[in-house]
Amino acid sequence: MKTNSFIAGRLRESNIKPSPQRIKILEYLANYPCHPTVDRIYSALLPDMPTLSKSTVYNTLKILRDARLVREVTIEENEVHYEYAIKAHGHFRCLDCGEIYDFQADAEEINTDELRGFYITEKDIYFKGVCGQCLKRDNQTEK
Amino acid sequence: MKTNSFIAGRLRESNIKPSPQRIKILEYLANYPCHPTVDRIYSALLPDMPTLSKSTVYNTLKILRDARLVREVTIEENEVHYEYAIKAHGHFRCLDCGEIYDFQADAEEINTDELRGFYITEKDIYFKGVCGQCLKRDNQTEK
DNA sequence: TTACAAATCGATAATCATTATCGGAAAGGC
DNA sequence: GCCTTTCCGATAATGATTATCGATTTGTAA
Repeated sequence: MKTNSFIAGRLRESNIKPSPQRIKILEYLANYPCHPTVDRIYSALLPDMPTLSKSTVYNTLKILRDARLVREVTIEENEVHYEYAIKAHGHFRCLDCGEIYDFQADAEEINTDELRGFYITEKDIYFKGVCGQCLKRDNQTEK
Repeated sequence: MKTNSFIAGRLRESNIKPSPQRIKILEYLANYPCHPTVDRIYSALLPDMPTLSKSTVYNTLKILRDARLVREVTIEENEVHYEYAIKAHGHFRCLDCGEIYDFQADAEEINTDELRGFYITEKDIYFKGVCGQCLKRDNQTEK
C-alpha cells in the first residue's frame, strides 16, 4: 500500500506539484492495479472529493503520463485505460468480460533490426482472446 | 497488383457477397499497404464511386474484419487504421509524422506460460518513437 | 419478364470519449 | 498583505463511431 507521502515524493521527483487531486489520482493507480479508465478513476474518487472534475482527471493523467509515472494502455478501441508505471509487461484483454490481465513479456527480446535508425520510446504487447474464467463459464452454460 | 476478380474470389470464399463497394474497399487495402483510416479509404474511393457513403465503409470494414480478411491496427488512440491481412507482423508508429511502419516480429515467440488456459486470438506488437526520416529532418533543422 | 423477399446501401441523427476554453481559486514569492 | 503564476472545474466543442431506417439493389421462383 503506497502512502500519500510516498506518492507526493514521486510527484516532486518529477517536478510536479503534489496537489491533493494529483496525489489521489496517482495513489489510486498505484494501489489498485485494475487498469481503470478515466471514468472509473473519476467515479472512484468522487465520494472522497466531491468537487473533483473530470477535466482535472484528464489533465492530471496527461501530466502523469508525460512524466512517465503512469502508462496509457490502449488495448481497447474506444477508451484509454491507465496503469501505474512499473516494470514493462504485456497486456491481455478478454473480449468477453473486458478484463485486462498483465503478463510477463520482455519486449526487449523482439528483434528490431528492421527499425535500425529509428528512435524507439515505447514497446507495447497487446494480446486478445477469452480468459480462463470466461471459457469455463461459457462451457458450463453450454451443457 | 490484385485484380478485381481475385478480390471477388476472396470475398466469396468467406461467404461475403462481392458487391462493388466491398470489392473496391478490399481491393484498395490489398493494393495500397498504407494502413489507411476509414476517412482515408472513403476519400480515396469517392472519385470513383460518388455515391459511396461513409456508413458503408464502416459497415464493410466490420464485415471484412469479422471474416479476418482485414485487420484493425489500433496503434493510434483516436482513430482505427486498417490493413489487408497477410502474415502477422509488428507495427511502429512515428509520433512525429504519424506514419505507420511494418516490421517483421514473431509474436509466437513471446512466452505465454502465464496465460495458460486462455484462448488467444490476437497478438499485437505496437512500438512507438520517431522514424529515421523525422530524426534526420529534426537534426538538420537544429543546425 | 414479373413479382416478391432478402440483402445491401446511404443519409441523417445520436452517442460518447476526449479536448478546448476560460473564469475563478489556490499557492508561492516578495 | 499583494501580485503573479499555477492549477482547478464547469461548460461547450470536436470528431470518430454507431444506430436507425427508408431506399435501392439483388436473388429467386413462378
